[in-house]
Amino acid sequence: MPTNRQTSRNYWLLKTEPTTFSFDDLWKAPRRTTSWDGVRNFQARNMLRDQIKEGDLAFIYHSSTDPTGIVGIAEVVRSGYPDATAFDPKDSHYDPKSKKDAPSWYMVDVKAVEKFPEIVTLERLRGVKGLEGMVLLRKGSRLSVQPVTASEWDTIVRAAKG
DNA sequence: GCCAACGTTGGC
DNA sequence: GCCAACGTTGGC
Repeated sequence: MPTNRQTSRNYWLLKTEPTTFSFDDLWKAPRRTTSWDGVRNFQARNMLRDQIKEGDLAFIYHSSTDPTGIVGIAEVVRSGYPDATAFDPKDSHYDPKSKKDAPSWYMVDVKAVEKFPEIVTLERLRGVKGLEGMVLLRKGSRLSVQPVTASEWDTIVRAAKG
């Protein structure tokens, strides 16, 4: 019997540059879990703060590497809360405008769930039927946090395993 | 509120 | 390293 959380589960795509933080880094982290911090884009912030919930699943996408693509799946294990790196003057993501009583930026916690047998490259995704409307594939798409539809999710998981 | 200038992202 | 596309900033 599905719980409410399962029936309302949403899907996302989280971008990262593997030279900064890779899926393998996440896999090796304590409890395979880390905070997904440092996002400094308002649209992405709104999703982290308001929409991404514990129990949701996310593709982890490697950008600025060769090849680029989706490398695995993570589960959201904590919904949005203030991004601590914004408060730390020594952090590269420090933002003096973000106050603890009125945070500008948010993060979630994610846990590695599954690494794909091989990367599902951007080039390959462009050729998969059913993904024509995917945010990632739109021209000029730069969002580091993106919604993924249930249909897109299933299609990509099938492609990854097929 | 417009929009030019600037900085960043990210595929290639 | 190039550069198109996009987001943000700030002068007016």
